[in-house]
Amino acid sequence: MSPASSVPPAAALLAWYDRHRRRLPWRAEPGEAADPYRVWLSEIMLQQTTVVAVLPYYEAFLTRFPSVRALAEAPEADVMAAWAGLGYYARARNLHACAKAVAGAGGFPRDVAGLRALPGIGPYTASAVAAIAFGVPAVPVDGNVERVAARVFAVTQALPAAKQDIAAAAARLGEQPEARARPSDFAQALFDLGATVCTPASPACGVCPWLGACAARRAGIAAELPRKAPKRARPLRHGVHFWLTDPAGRVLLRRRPPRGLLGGMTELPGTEWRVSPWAATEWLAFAPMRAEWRPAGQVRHGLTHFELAIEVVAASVPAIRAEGFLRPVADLAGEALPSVMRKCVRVASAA
DNA sequence: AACGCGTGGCC
DNA sequence: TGGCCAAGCGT
Repeated sequence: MSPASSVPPAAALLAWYDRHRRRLPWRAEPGEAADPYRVWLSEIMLQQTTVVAVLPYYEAFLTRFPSVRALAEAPEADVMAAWAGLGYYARARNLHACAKAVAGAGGFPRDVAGLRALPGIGPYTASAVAAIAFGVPAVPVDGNVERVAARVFAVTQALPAAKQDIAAAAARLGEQPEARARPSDFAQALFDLGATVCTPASPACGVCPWLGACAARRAGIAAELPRKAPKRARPLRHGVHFWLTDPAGRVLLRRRPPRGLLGGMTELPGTEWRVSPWAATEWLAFAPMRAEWRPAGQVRHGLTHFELAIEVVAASVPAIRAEGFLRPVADLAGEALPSVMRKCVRVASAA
C-alpha cells in the first residue's frame, strides 16, 4: 500500500448498498430503528455460520424467546435444545449468560467497550452491535470485511499475520465522513459487498462499486487475496455408540460434559473418539449394559479439527439400568442432540 | 498466541 | 470427493 493509494470512496459503496441491500429478518428497514436484541441474536448466530443456516434458527428463537428477558428466564436446557444443529455450542451457553447479564442490567450497553465485556461478544460482535444497533461509527471486521479490505488496499501478507494491517485498512475505510454518518449501513454494505460481489473464489469485479479504486484488481490479484497460512489436515477418528431401547419405546441418553467438544449436548452413550478403530472385544467394555449388540449402521461426520467415523450398535433389553437418562424415541426432537448424534439416531431408527 | 470449537453447502 | 469456506470467541 503506497502513500499515494487512494481510499475507496464510502459514498460509492453506500450508493450501491441503497440499490442492492439484502432484506434479512434481523435488519431494520430504511429509517426504522434497529432492535438491539435481534441484532445481537443474529450476530451471535452468524459467527462462522452462513445466513442460510441461521435463518430458520433465528425465526425459531424469536418465536420461543421473543425478548432478551424471555431468553434470560428460560432454562439453559431449552436454549441448548433450540440451538442443537447450529454448531459451536459454546455460543449457546454464552448467549444465555449474556442474556441474563443484559436483562439484569436493564438493557444492552450502547458502546463497544461495554458490549465487549459481555460473554460471547468479542471484538467483531461488539463493533457490529454498536454500529448496527446503536449507530456507533465502528467498522466490524469479519471475514467479509477482511477480504474486501485486503483487496482494495492489496495487502499481500498472509493471514493471520496480516490481521492488524487489514484491521487498520478497514478502519481507514470507516474514517470517511460519509461512512461515519451511516455506521450501520456502512457495516452492512461491507458485509453485502463481501457476500455477493467481493466473494472468495471468483469476485464479480465487473459490477463492484469500488472497481476503480481496488489495488488488487489493478494488480490482477484480487482472487488471490487475502492469502492464508495453510491449515492442518483433519485426521480420521473412530468411535462406537450404543442405541439401547426398552419395551416402552425409550432410549438411553447421556449428557456430555458442560465444556469442550459438543459441551453440554446430549449423546448416545459411546466410546471415546480415537485414531485407531475399535475391535468388538474392545468396545464391548464400554457398552452401558450387557446385551445382544447388533450392528445398526455407520455414520460419517466432520467436526472442527477431525473427521469422525462412528459405528452404531443397537440392542433391546427388558429394563434399562445404566448411567444416563431415558427418553421416548418419539420425543428426541426436543433433545439437545448435535447433528452427529441425529445422524446416529437416524441410522439406528432405520435399522 | 495458537489452538479448540460444528455444520452444511459449494465446486 | 474432499478441501474450503461462513457476520469469531475463549482460553
